[in-house]
Amino acid sequence: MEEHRVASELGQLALFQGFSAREIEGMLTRLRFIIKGYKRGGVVMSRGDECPFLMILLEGTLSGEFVNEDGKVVEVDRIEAPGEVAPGIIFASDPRLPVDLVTIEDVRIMFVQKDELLRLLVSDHRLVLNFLRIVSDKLMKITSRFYNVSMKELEEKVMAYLLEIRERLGASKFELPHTKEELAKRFGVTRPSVSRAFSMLAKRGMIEQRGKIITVNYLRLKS
Amino acid sequence: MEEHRVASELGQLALFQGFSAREIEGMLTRLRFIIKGYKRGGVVMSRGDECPFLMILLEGTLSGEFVNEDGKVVEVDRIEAPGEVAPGIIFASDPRLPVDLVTIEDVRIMFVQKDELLRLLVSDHRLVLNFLRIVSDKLMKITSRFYNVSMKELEEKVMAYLLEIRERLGASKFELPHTKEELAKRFGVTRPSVSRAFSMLAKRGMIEQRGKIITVNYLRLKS
DNA sequence: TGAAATCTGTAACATATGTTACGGAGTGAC
DNA sequence: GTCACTCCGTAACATATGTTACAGATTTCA
Repeated sequence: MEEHRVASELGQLALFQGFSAREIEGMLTRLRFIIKGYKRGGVVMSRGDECPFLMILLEGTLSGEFVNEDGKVVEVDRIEAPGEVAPGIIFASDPRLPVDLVTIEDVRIMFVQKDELLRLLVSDHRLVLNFLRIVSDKLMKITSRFYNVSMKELEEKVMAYLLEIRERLGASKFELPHTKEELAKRFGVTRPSVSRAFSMLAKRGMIEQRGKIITVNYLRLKS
Repeated sequence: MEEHRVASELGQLALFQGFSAREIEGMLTRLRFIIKGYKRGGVVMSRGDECPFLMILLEGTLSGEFVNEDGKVVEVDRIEAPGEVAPGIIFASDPRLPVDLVTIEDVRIMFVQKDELLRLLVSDHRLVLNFLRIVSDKLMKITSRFYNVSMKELEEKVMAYLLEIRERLGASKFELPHTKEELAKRFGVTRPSVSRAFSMLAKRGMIEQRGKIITVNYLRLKS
């Protein structure tokens, strides 16, 4: 049963937080949706596209990116399955995608039309509040990205990034989980600039580089 | 009657779109809130402050700003009365203000605690949907600001700004509604850089400056 | 009107990042 | 092994913006 498999993938979804597997399966049975797959390295939708539906990422990783005519790229958001994609668009007054949606890995995406979603949401107050929280959290996350991209110097961004990894792994020595090219995208700068930033940090003794292996010496950022 | 006066100020509020003045007044009678005033040029709340309430701007103008230790400033959002302030925070998982809230003019702000707001929202489905739309629109607006701040060169920002004014006023010759200092904030650059950008645009014939009077010659931006 | 406060244009210089180019290192396919 | 491909470090130079400073213009208000 397709619903059954999808239901098990959706247990972790923020939208269904507080619901039992049985409840989720029941809701999915009554919900109309379609599922599409996309290969890695492609564009699912582009900035400006109408988006009168909710997308739920079932599998894989998506990136929401700004791209301009000069080829400059800034990664605004990264979504890993399972997760709601662009939840803030469907109920906006002008529901157009504000970013390009790019596949980082092969993905499967579930599409739910707005009226279907609405029918689902009003059927249970908890769903509306969950959805409200999802949109709110997305707003907070984007605002935080905005701060990091626009208020920090490149070396600060790199350092903050490295400290976050150290925090998550609980180790000061680790392998870089992204290539420098990916980092350039994330920070909205060019690849040589990222290299330079790493070199400068190393020269000042705040980190050590040996290939992809990084050792973080610095203790804490001022902010 | 205080409710009466407040109700008339709130008729234009997006939260109450679709409601009659009588309905709004009825809801306010049952709603607990307080109202505070702040003088122009001060800080209402700072980035990081807990914010377990909704603020409704009754009068005046607020600016939501990023400010860092070096004194760099970027205006993220500007709210004019009547309007909801920071609607995306109250239902977020970590409800802290992501910006400094600065008064541009004297303001009056209405504070509604989260549980009160919740009580109000669940009393009428239209209110929840309105609120969902408000948060979604805010997300779209902030994302758009993000794009403008991070993806455009300064001269493009200035030109886009001037074209928007021309569009709104329907006239190619107009008085600048902001000082260059305000524009510097909005664009996240320094004041001399804004001056320079205007000079460059003038030198290239795209605009003419005579004091605060600007004439826009350029027809359209590439994007 | 005059004085104070604010805003503005500009210049000289400093700095951060972009651009381009190149050779080398790693990695997987065959 | 070697070929193709991707990733990386680095250098020389270009460009955009920041910094500081100052004098002139404009606005506000007494």
